[in-house]
Amino acid sequence: MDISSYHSRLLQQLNEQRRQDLFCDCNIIVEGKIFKAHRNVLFASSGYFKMLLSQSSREAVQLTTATFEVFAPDTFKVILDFVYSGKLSLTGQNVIEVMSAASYLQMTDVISVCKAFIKSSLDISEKEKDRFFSLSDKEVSSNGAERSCLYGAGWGTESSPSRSHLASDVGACMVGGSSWNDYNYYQPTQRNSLQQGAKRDQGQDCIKKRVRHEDQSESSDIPHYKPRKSGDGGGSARASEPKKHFPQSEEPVQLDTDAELGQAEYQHGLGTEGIPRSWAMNQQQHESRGSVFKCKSSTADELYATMPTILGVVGGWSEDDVPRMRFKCPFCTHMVKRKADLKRHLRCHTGERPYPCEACGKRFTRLEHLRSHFRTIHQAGKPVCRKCKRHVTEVTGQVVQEGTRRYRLCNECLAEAGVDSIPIEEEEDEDDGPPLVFSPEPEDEKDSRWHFGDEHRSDVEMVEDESSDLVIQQVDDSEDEVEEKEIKPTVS
DNA sequence: CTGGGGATGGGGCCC
DNA sequence: AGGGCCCCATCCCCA
Repeated sequence: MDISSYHSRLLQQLNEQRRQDLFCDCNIIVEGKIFKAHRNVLFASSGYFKMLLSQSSREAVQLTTATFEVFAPDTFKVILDFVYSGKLSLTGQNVIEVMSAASYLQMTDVISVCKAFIKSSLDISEKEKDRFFSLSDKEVSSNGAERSCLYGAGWGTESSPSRSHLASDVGACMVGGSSWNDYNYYQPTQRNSLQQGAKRDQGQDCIKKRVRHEDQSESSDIPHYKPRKSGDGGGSARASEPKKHFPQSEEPVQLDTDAELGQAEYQHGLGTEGIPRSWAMNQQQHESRGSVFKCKSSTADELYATMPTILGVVGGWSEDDVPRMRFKCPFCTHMVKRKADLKRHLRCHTGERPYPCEACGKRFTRLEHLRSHFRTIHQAGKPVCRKCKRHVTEVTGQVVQEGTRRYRLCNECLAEAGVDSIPIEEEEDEDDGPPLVFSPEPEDEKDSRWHFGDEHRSDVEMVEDESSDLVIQQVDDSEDEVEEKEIKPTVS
């Protein structure tokens, strides 16, 4: 026997319990304001809380507290009211922030409603646009259903979207949605193994960290939000995270929702939900379905350029009543204060490494890392003996070259190594040694060439050890300074 | 096996 | 907004 009003009455009861603080076992502190709720309800409503509480539930039955600084209390109140009533109080003023918060909390239902709200607000212009672009849409879309998911989701029960409605929405958007799910699903290691020709690329810390996270269950799972010394401002980003950490959203999370599509959305919802379909479709154009990590075909610049403004989320209010904007990464939970930092951060998701070291082939995400690498590896930039760690100068030590690697050894260590007997003779250096000077540029841009030192011929004296590829060089330290200048990129 | 140190990558933030 | 610096976490190699 099915009593249709049972569910709503049950929810009413729970809401009443919440209002009366009955059986509330979870405190949510939003910028100092405390909201009481039931873990069960939060768990069932939000992918975020699901992950959060999955971890804490093993620990104890005591009160759970989560703290947020990334959205305002009023915003959370709207969401919490929705959780307990199915009714979302949206206004033109709060819809953006509610949607951002919902994205953070991985609440697909709320996001869907927000999208519809925004859509309805723009309905007139949308209709105009639809009419205008109808022809090209047909050309782009593989089928009509896909197109309808972009603009055509109906909202019969706008104030109380049901799960079935959500499912239909998601289902209609399956193409775009699955694209994003795939996008986020593949483990970064996969995409990197595909992108990088190198057998083992050391430069995937971001990826390695995430893989590592899967094996870690403690609260320090998120190294990105590392503690900073007080006063440097670094703590603010950490404050934006709840005090109870949870696995990064990129990791597959076991959920038990009954709707597979809904599950997919929840699993990776944090990265997908704040993204308008149009953006998702934009990404899809770069991607083909398959086992290749989709992100690899897009650069951080492209992603950044197409990034919707919704990614700017309010992180509370400053003392001057000015909203503090933060920018949430669409692929993980990371939030940054500056868009430029987000752009930089995106590279760790795209796997893009635009700065190759042409001496050894290693690639870097940042020019500064390439420079650092070049200085330490290929320029013997550190004036310390590699063996005894003592400070060396051009007088007290020499630069030793081993393949493409250069390092310094003091005269004593050189003698110990038995290479002091090697006659040091002047050599022309046009036919030997790795390049010392280069102008690294992102690939696919204009001339990216290392200069093999015609005009920058170094006053290096090289002696090859015939027993190995060891080469001893007497390097004038001032040369490094010259190289420092040359190392400056010509990247526009 | 383990600890130390180098190399690397990522975030915050200043210029 | 980009470049660059600083700091820190992590990984890896080696003694």
